[in-house]
Amino acid sequence: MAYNHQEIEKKWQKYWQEHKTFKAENHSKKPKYYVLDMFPYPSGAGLHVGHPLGYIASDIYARYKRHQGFNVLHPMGYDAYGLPAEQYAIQTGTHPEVTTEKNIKRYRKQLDQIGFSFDWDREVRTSDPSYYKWTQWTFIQLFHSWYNRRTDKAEPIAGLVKQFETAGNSGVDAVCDETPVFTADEWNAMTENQQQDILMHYRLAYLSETMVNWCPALGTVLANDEVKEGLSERGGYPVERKLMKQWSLRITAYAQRLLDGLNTVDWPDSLKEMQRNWIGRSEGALLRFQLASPVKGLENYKGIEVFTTRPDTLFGATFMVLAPEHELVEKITSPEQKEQVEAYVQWAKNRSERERMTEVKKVTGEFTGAYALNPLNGKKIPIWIADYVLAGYGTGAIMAVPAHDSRDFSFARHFELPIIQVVNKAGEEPSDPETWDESYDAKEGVMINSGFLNGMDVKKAIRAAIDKLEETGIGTGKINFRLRDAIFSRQRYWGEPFPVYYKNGMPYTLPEDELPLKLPEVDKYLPTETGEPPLARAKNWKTKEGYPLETNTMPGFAGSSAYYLRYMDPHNEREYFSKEANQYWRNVDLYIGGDEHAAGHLIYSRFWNKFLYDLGLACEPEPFKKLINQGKIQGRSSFVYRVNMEKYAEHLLWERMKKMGRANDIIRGYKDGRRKFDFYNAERELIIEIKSRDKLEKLEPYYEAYIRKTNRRLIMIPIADIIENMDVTIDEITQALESTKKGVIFNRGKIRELKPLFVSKNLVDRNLYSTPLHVDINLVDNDELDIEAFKQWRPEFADAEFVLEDGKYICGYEVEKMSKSKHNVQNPDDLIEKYGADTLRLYEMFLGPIDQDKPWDTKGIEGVYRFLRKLWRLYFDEDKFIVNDKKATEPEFKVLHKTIKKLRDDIERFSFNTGVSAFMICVNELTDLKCHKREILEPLAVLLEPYAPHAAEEIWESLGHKGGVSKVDYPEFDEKYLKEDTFSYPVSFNGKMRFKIDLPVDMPKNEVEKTVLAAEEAQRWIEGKTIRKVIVVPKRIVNVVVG
RNA sequence: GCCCGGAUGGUGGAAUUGGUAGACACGUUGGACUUAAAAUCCAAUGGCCAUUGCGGCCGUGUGGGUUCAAGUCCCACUCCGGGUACCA
Repeated sequence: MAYNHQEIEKKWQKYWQEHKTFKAENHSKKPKYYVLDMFPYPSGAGLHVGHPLGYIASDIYARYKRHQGFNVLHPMGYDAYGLPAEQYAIQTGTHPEVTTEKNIKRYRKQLDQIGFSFDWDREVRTSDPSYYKWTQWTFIQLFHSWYNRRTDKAEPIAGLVKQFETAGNSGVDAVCDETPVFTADEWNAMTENQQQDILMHYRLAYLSETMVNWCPALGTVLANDEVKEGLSERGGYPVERKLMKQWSLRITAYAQRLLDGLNTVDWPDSLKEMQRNWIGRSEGALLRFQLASPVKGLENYKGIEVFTTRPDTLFGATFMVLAPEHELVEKITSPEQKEQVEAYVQWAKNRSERERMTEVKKVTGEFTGAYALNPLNGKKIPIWIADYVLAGYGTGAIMAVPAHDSRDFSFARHFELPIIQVVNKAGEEPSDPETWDESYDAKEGVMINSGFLNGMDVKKAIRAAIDKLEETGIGTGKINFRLRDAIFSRQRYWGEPFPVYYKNGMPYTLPEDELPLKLPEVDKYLPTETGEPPLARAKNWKTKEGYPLETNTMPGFAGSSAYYLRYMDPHNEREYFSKEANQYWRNVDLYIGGDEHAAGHLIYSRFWNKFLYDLGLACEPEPFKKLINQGKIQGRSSFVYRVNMEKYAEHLLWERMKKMGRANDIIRGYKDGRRKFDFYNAERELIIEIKSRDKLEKLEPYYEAYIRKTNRRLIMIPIADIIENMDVTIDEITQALESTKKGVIFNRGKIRELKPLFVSKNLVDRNLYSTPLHVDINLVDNDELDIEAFKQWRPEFADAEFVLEDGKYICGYEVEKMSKSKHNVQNPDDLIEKYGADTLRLYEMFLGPIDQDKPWDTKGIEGVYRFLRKLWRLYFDEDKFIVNDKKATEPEFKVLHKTIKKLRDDIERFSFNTGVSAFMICVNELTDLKCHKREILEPLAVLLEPYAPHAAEEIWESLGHKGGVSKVDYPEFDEKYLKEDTFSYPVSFNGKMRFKIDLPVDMPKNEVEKTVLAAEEAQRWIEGKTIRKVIVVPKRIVNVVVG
């Protein structure tokens, strides 16, 4: 029986589906294990070989865990909302749901073909109303919650209202927007709208006027993580800052817990580091600078608030800088400076984010004419505005310490502001900052010029400065975060509608029993004429009572933030998920996905989970215990080299002339003023010009004129003549050189049209006259081009010609991103048909470590396919099953148990590539031993199942078992089969391995030393030298030091 | 600029705790089988030198160091990839 992968794989995929083999039970005495993949956005292009890489790894692990007796939850679903389907809807009018459904079908088919052990009964789709009901539900909970700093968790807003009613807000310590203090009486006297307005400052989901990333091309706002280098992540369109009323989530309330939680999870360090940077915690002080002279309208102003991480350098603060958007700018600007300041503010406002980013080095700013007082020494310092100070970070104002901050330094230099050194590098003399090339930013040194701080080191001085600030009431110690609240509105159609309506302009949430609020039909997927989001087009988009519903929709991360929880209990209609299900499954044990989600999905879902944790719904504070980033599979592009005919003709002619020995009297690339000619012979004053015939005919009159003027001679040669009739051309040129005929020589011979010409990669000087062109990788095998297929690929290449090397056309290659336009996309369907899913699974794992990026190269897949067939031949010959019940020998047991140990260790450390190698070694060795024994081959089938489940099932059935192999116990490793009596010691001299010697494993060190030194092979290394030292590491190595 | 990761044959990679560098594959070359092809099998395959045999020297991005012993540890640097970008 030959290995027929197509038949086998179909058979077992059907079996698994019919028997619901991989269904996970919510009630089980077995321990649980939750293996999750980041669910995909089903794009129209379908899967390419890069997508399943992580799925295969997680599937192997899930299957392995089942063999270990775990109840494994391994679900799959779809992140179904997304821009591509909506952009397609805008272009074609097709409802995004239709497109999405179609794409999901395709994905499902492709996924099924690979033989994943997903429990498809638990599939979720973010765009399914029964799913997004709970996304909306969570939003309602966020809306009705606030963050209590005292208890350090989210609490119901109703409790807050009660406090306001009885005691006002002075005793409340919340993460909230700036809110004036009010008493209970004042609260109770407020109108409902006023109260709602106040509450909005506290809600975890809140509506506010904020600076947002507005992307005009997409017609929507974007969250910070959706903007990369000033462009939208999807599509790469420009993004600008804009003040808009938007929903936000108060994720900043969780900043510290998000940071702390990172220490409790087993994630790649780089990913944790990325999140730490994104959260951006900095410790410092918040302090106030008083204005030097009173300003009208600011009589009660408490002073300009500033955040600094270096309160120790306060004595070195020689000026202040406000962000152009700072509210104070308008008020403090002196009449003399008004014009310049207003102009600067206007200029800064109109600058795009991108301009701002690319012009980082440019120093700009303007003096306001106002002064502040240094709170420690009372010195008067000028207040400037500049856009290097960001309105969105800290307080939007800084104290500038030019001596110790590089940005302040360059600003001070540019505007000639004073620089005072206050930190001195230990062991160095203080120097005049005027002589400095750069600031001294280091966080170490001794304080100078700093009053009471003098002599302290930086660390101590920071503490002392904060203490002083707190003592005098000037400021307080403060921790600041870079993390911003997440903007949660999108002006798009294809997303979850907000369960929100407006009464008197104030937002209220729908009652929970009216969920889900379904996405309405619209006539077009575009904004309205007045610029409102697409949902404003929906008819009757209002509540039963007639209140208008919110027209924004939620962003992509809304639906993906807690899908792992819904998988635990996906069909629950009464609640998000049952307490029992959550108590059992708890959180994800292994999560596999790409690291592009570091600052987006993986932060949002941690936040979302923590909120549900505060609510008492989720029982674990972190959603993903262990996380692995699978590397990207890059494309391997193939290139053909298309000849540039003119360059090629020049090249050919020149080569020929060199051969004829004319390289000395003919100049190539001759220049006469601004004119350029291909070749020139000075002695005979002959110019040689090569061009296409068309061009030559057009240029003829100009050349005539030029020749007449300069009294030179010129021969014009059509490209085709050179390429197709070199000898004749050479004769012509020779004649022309010898003759004295004046004027232009142009022989209008019979000329064929030139066909596209391609040169093979390794031909000499190829790069001088050809340009690389991406060619479809399916037309290339082992870098050799299938010329006939290539001719049919594109009509314009139908009669192309080729310059070969060794009778072949060899293509070049390069590793780059897999994309349609580069013709390097490898789709798994073709490979599965040819080699089977088991081969694909093995090969993807065999490529290299799971977490590394690696190029896709189909070449190696043959080797893995060969391995599977070789394995098959241990069980079957041409026509029958050949496994026998003979007793296995010791060497056979040794092979098996070595493999069990290796595979188990490799799988535990997620080293799947070496696992595949272990199988190959095992099969090679068993083949050499001609082993067809059940005692060996039965356990081997179980070992194989996680990697190549179809083949394993078929083998298992042939071995006479019923009911499938997927839950059979993993083979036990037994040390006794690996015991060796002797060890083959590598013996090195001065660290270089010279020979090996077999010695008993239990031989004592001194015996080993004696035996080795006495060995025959040792003599030539010892001879004439002194033995200085002998190192014996039992069962490892012997090293003899001679000299 | 700052932070993180990486660099090993022609290619993908292995070497898990400092202990035989190049496992396992691909590719290449030669051979067997075959009318032929496919499939399969065998042999060689880091570089250089010597090949009559033994063999020898060099070699994990570069330069230095620690050690009996370094791909692995330390210092300095080069190049490549990713993140971030005036975050006070």
